[in-house]
Amino acid sequence: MSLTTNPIKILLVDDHQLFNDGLKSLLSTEQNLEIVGQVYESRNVLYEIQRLNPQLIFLDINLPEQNGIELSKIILKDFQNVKIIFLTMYADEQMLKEAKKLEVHGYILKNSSKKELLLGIETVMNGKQYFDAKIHKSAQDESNKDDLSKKFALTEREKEIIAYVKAGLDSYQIADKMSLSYLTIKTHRRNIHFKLGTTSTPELIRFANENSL
Amino acid sequence: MSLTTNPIKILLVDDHQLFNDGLKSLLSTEQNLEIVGQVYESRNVLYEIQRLNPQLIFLDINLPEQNGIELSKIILKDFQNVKIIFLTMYADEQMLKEAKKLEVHGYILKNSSKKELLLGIETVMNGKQYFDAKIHKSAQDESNKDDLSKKFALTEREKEIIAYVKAGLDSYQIADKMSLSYLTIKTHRRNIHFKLGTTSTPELIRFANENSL
DNA sequence: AATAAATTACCTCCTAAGAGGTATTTTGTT
DNA sequence: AACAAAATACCTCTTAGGAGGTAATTTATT
Repeated sequence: MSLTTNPIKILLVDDHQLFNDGLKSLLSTEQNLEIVGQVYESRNVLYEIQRLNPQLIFLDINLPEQNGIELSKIILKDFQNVKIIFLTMYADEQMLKEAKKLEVHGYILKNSSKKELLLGIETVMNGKQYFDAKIHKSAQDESNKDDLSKKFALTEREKEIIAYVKAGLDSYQIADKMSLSYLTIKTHRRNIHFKLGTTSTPELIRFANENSL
Repeated sequence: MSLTTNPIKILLVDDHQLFNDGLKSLLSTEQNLEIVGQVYESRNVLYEIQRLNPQLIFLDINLPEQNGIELSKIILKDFQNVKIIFLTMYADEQMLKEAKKLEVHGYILKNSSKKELLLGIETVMNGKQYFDAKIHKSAQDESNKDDLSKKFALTEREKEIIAYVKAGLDSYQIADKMSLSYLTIKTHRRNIHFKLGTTSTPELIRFANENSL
């Protein structure tokens, strides 16, 4: 059957040339796959999709300029018949959540085997979603992080605000960005301090950096 | 000549199986190289070196348990005839400095080409050190940082205070630590803001972090 | 010895942030 | 439908930080 069907046209997107080329080399022995192109810089992705018309894209998340998350939003919107599988080293919940929210077709970790990769391709090309089993495992590892998160029990909103605070914005600017009242931001900040046991913005920033919140 | 000499025996150490296998695949066409082994977990590295007796190790820095830096210390001590080339995504000065301090034989970025990799192998096997050209660029970025420091012309005292601010201390605490008047700290902070073009503590911290001040 | 640079220190004024309390609405879960 | 959790919003009060100006003392550097 695989002899009669056309090979699946795949585009590889990863800024690490050695990984990108190595992956191509690794997949080149597969008869039913064809690497139609390789992209090393995010700015070339959309153009190459249009030019090469791939059916499936392996997309790295951590790209220098425009990251994979941002890119996938555009691709999903503009090229609706193209499947996207994130191929990333990030095994953390945040990324996984993001990916699932985006309704991307797959999420595979770089510490996977070729076999798993092929399984992922097959699954996704059959119209299903594929999320790396190790991520579910690491979803348990997240219980570590969840321990932290649960301990401090930061809500989504609070995490968002912490990000803005780390970026150097004051409460007025944050309120503006989030289209909320300045007073609401103040309340959130107070709650954050309470949860984390911090008493000032510099302390909070330090804490957030040290615990990579 | 390469027909008469034995191929260089190489061990690949990287927890990302896809990268590791891809790299093997990529190098498998080279007649004068032989991938004698692949290690995915840092705890197996020393045993595999002993067992396989490689001449050259490609070592990832960012390994889960024991990282590449730690590992290389042991390897350099216990297997003095083995060459080590870091193969990493980190292009920052800190890592480079670390590597140079360790007197490791090479440092190549993952966003390199096969050609560069082969050049690195050749250079190192000829007894020289090889540091990725792209890192020298980032080494120039260091001079940017020096430029930055000069541009912003921060004095010793100012840098000290920035460190305390980053640590989350307020001006009173800093004054106490430095045995100075609170008012003096305020003056220094004002001067720092003036020099860096910042207007608030969070901004300052962000700036300092981004420019590793 | 003279000059520049760095460090120390104080004053006033204004505003953002922290501390404390309260309350409504929205969202999610059983 | 009922309840808990999260998000939104306001009030008052106090204090630390930022903006402006000024100046004495110490340390380099010529």
